[in-house]
Amino acid sequence: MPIAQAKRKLEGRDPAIIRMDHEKYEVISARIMDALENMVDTLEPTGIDEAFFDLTASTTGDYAKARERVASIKKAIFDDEYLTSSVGLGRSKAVAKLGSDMSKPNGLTVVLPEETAKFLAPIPASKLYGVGPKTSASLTEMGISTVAELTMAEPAELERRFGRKFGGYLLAVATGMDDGKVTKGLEPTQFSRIVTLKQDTRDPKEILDQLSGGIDYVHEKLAASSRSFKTITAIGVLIDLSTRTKSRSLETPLDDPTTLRGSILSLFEELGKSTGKDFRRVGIRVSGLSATGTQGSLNEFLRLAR
DNA sequence: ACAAGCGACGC
DNA sequence: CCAGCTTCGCTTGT
Repeated sequence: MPIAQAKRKLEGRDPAIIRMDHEKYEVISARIMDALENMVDTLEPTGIDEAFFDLTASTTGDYAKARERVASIKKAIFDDEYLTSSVGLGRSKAVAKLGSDMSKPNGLTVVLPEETAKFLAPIPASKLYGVGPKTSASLTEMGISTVAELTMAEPAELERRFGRKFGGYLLAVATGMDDGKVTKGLEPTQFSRIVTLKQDTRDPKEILDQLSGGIDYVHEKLAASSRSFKTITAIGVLIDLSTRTKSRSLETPLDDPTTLRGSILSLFEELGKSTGKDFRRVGIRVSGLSATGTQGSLNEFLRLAR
């Protein structure tokens, strides 16, 4: 069972990533995302102007068909919104991503499955999806700079340095065998706002004052999406840019701004004490979001039931 | 299973 | 390029 499924994944999927060359304009982006949803099998937005999508089923894994489909998608976006897009088509998310990077602006790069190894070999490992500055530095220490070199690394050493999961991912992604599926986009799970203080401080009153607009913003986001939060977090960024947080979970989700202000004030009192240093930037985050409507009627029900 | 805290990555 | 925002994973503790 795992084998059959893995094989299907390995041979069958053509995720592609699309990137619009003109950013901004959330509204336009949302409109395009909506349109895209009807043109692909699965759409996974990964940012305001990017999304992975899968065409495996509707093209029966045929890359020629997939290329035509992508071309028509690019044309639709251009016709509707006068925006160009850059797309990579390949056998894994990471390959598709690299292809789209390479194709911009307004391009389409197709990496056939049998070309994958040759395509990946000379690329710097630092360009791989999921490999950032920290991982790059570690790889450099190991004498690894290209993807080809990464494929030849000792699996045991990768696992030792990066852990079983991420080490395994690195090896997989280097061979184009990363098998992360394209999944449907999810609802947001948190909202946050961070501001830079006029002067470094740990004084809760001063922080609340300067963060006030941020609290309003978060509350507006909650209201706009009819959501309540279960957890509220005070975020403090120190001068060295390290982050300290203090969070509190409620028994019942709330969305009321007064609670928000009161909680954030006491959280910053605690955070300032435990940290013992001034903050350069401060923020608020709400998470554990749930639909306010549903929760409200549940509360109503419980109240009436009594 | 959930809560809390931290860090890395990507956009 | 940076700042700000989001998501995810790891770790520890209950």
